[in-house]
Amino acid sequence: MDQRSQRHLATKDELISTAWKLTDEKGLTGWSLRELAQANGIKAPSLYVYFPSKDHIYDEMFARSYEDLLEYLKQAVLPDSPRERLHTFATRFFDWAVSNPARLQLMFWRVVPGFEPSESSYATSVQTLELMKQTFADIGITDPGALDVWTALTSGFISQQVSNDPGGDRWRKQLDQAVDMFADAYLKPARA
Amino acid sequence: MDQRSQRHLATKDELISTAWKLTDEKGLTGWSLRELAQANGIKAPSLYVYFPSKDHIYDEMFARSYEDLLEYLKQAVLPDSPRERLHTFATRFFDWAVSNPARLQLMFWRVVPGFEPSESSYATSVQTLELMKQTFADIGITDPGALDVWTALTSGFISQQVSNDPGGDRWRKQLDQAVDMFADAYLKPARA
DNA sequence: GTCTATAAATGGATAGAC
DNA sequence: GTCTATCCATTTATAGAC
Repeated sequence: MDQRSQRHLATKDELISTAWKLTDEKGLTGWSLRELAQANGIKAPSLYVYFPSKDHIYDEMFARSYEDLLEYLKQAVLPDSPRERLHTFATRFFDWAVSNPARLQLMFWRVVPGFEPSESSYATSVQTLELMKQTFADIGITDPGALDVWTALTSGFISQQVSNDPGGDRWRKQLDQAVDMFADAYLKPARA
Repeated sequence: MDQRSQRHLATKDELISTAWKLTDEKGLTGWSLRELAQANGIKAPSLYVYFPSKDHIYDEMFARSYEDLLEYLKQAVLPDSPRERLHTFATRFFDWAVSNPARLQLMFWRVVPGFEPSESSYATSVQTLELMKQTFADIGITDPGALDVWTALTSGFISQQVSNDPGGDRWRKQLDQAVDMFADAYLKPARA
């Protein structure tokens, strides 16, 4: 890759990073292209060198979020015990998620009017769910219902934490106990 | 109350009702005052006879949502058995919530940029949580942590249902089992 | 209470010079 | 790649006639 392309991608990265900063401060739909440009020291029309529309910026944020999560989950060192694996998995997902609440709105809710992820971005999101499924299969949980209970439980904890105790640990403190509750109910063979 | 005031309130009701219809179709921030007015056969400026600003419309929607939930929960016929009470409470909340997904965004998430509920609206929301607390105290659950796990669990089920299987029953089907899981863990004295 | 007209601001996006 | 200038649509909200 030549220098020009590299600089181009670097600027793109900076723009996305700035977009996240603005999103943190003012919400996912609370910033304009003018603001995004200004925060990067350029003017709004210059953005169109990097993104063909605002929705394409959202799409890039969407795709990178799932890539980031996928990478983060893959890096987890999973213990041997199924129960401990659940704890590790839950904690890791929780910590990652609450570190950027607006990201959740983009990834899991339909909060931006009119925005639909592109096909390739959607594929990335599916890949992440596949990893979760596999992780569960590895510890003997293949019932799809159990997986649904798991996603509801973990995402519920996350959304309660970010919306009712932002920056705190009120739900974080209950997480281990909740994971044990789940393990007791769905990890039938292996009671500690 | 004279006829004029009655008509005034009736129109207000219609406007709020239309606002919910538009919200269902286009999202909480996806409609404009022009559209709201047009859908009611009037012009945008006439709205200001009923609401001093758009945020006041959101505030009214917010307050009425909590009033509605409070009323709905109060009407529940609660069985004697603590475990059955949990089932009733969860099911009722779930069914109420999924019937209007956007309402959840307004009530439980901070999705509308700049909108903050007024003091009186906020008070209504607190009242609802108090009822929940009391309901739990009645069946012997006074540990605040247990209540937090409960809200995370139920709200998690709801948000998964509306965002990943809208109109379906994928999480609804798992709800009873999840409530039993919770009961097993937190209703210690009363095992069925 | 409802309207027309319009203010005042902001939005995303484009044209074309440099 | 970045700019100025601008388009064009849209927004919330107000003024003032009826």
